[in-house]
Amino acid sequence: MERVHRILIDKLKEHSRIGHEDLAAIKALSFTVRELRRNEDFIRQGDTPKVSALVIDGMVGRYHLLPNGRRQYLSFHMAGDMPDSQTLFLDRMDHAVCAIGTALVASIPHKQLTRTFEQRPQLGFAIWRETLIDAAIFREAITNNSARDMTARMAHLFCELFYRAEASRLTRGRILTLPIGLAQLGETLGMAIATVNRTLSELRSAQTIEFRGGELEMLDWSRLAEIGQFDPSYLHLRKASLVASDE
Amino acid sequence: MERVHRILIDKLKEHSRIGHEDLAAIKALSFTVRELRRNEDFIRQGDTPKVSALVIDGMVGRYHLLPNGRRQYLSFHMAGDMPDSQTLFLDRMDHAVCAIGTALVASIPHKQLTRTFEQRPQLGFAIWRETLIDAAIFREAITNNSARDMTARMAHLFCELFYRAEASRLTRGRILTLPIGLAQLGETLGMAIATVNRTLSELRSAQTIEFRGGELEMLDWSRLAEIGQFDPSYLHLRKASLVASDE
DNA sequence: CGATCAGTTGAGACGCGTCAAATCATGTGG
DNA sequence: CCACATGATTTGACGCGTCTCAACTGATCG
Repeated sequence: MERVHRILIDKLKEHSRIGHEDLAAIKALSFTVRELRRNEDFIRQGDTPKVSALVIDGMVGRYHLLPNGRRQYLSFHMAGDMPDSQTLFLDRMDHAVCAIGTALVASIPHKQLTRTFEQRPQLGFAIWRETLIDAAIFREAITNNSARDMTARMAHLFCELFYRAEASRLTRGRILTLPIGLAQLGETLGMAIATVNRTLSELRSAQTIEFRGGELEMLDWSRLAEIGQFDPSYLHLRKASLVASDE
Repeated sequence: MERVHRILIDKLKEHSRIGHEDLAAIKALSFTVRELRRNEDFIRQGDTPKVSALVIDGMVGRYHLLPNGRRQYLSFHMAGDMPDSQTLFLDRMDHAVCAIGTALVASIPHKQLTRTFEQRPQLGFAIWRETLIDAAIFREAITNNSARDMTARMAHLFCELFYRAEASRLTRGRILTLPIGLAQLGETLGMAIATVNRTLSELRSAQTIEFRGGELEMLDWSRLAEIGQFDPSYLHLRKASLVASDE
C-alpha cells in the first residue's frame, strides 16, 4: 500500500519541509489497515495502545465520555491526520476516537515511529508540529464554544472543517462529505439538538450553506467566515488563502 | 542561575525519566530572565518569537484576543511550565501570553533547544510529552466550558489548578496563590461577571473553597472534585493521587 | 478624604434547554 | 408492494438560567 505513505507525506508537506532521506524513512514504515463502521470506536478512554493511527479515508472524531453517558466531541480528523499521535508519549487515552461514517485507518507501531524520530529528528519535528496544530485547533474550540453565540459557533466549525478539507484536497467542489448527525453537532458545539436545528436553518436561510444527507455544501464562503469570525491563521497551513473562490 | 535548570528538570520528572546525560544537556542551556508586571503581555498574537519561555515564578495565562476586544483565556501556567513551547515549531503565535500577577520568566533560544533535541532525542520526547499534556488540558477545557453547568465548571477549574500546583509543590498547605480577578475568571469559563460572583458564593456557602485577595483556599477537596466531576487522569502525572488529604 | 477600581447584589429580559408531538426517511418482513 | 417499526429531523410551547444593566458596597491609594 503505497497510498498510506503518500497520504502521510502529503499531509506533512502542508506545513513542513520533508527531505529525501525523510521520505525514505516514511516509506520504510510498516502498518496495518482497518476499516471502521459508522460510529465504531477505534480507541476507548483508558486504552493504552502500542500503535498510532493515520486516517486514510473518511473521518474520525475524538470525544470525551461523560459520567452521565453523554459525549463531548473534541475534534474531527480526515485523511492524513493522526488522531491519536499523543499515544506516542502519553500511555493512557484520556478520550476516545470513533469513526464518523465509514472510515479507513492505518496503524503504525510506536516503536517504529520513535526509532525513526531518533534517527531523523526533522521528521519527528514535523509530526510534533502536527500535534501542535492539533492543540491550536483545541484552543480555537475553547474560544468557539465559550465566547461565540450559537450562530457564529456553528459557522466557525463549518468553516474550519471545510478549510482543512480543502487544504488536503478532500472537497468535491463546494461539497464536503460530513456524515454527522444533528445530535453529534450538538455534542460538538455544546448545544441542544433543537437549537442545532434552528441555528442550522438560520444559516440555511442566510444562503450560506446547505447541510443534509451527510453532505455540507458551501454556498457563500465569505459570508459564513464573517458570521463565524473565522481566521484560518491558527491552522498554520502554508497555503495562504485557499477558499478564495465563492465561484 | 542554577534554579532555572532545576525547575525544568523537576517538571520533566513529573512525567518522564531523565537520564544523566539529559540532565547535563539541560544544565548546558543558556537563558535570560525577565520579570513581568501584573497583566503585562509576554507575547502577543501574531508575534514570531525566537525563544521559548519557562515560567520560574508566579503564573502566566494564555488568551485569544477577540475582534470585539474581549479576551478568552485558554489556560494558566505556573513554575516549570513552558507556555509557548509551540513556538519551537509554529512560527506565528495564534494567541497571546500575559502575566497573572507578578511573574518571573526565563527565555531559552529555540536553536539551543532544537539542537539539544537532535543530540538527545529522549529529551525532546520529554518536552513533546509536555506539549501533549498541554493539549489534554485544552481538551478538558472544551468539555468543561461546553458540557458542564456553571458550578461544575468553576469547581473543575479550581480543582485542576490546585492539583497541578500541588504536583509541582507550589501550594502552601491548602492555599494556592491565584492573583486573578472575577472578570478574568469569567473570561476563562465563558460566563458573565455577575454569574461568576454568584457561582463563587455558591461554592463558598457549600464550604468547599474560599477565594479572596488573589488566594484560593481549599476547604473540602473531595466535595469540590465531585461537584466539578474532576478526574485528574487527563493530566498524565506520575503521582497517583496527591490531594488525598483533606487535613 | 474623594477617586478609582474590584466585588456584590438586585431586577428584568431574552435565549436556550427541556419536553413533546409531528413529519420525514429508511429498512424489514408479511 | 404495502404495513409497520425505527430513527433522524423539524417544529411548537414553556420554564429556567444566564446575560444585561444598574446601583451599591467595599477596599486601596494618592
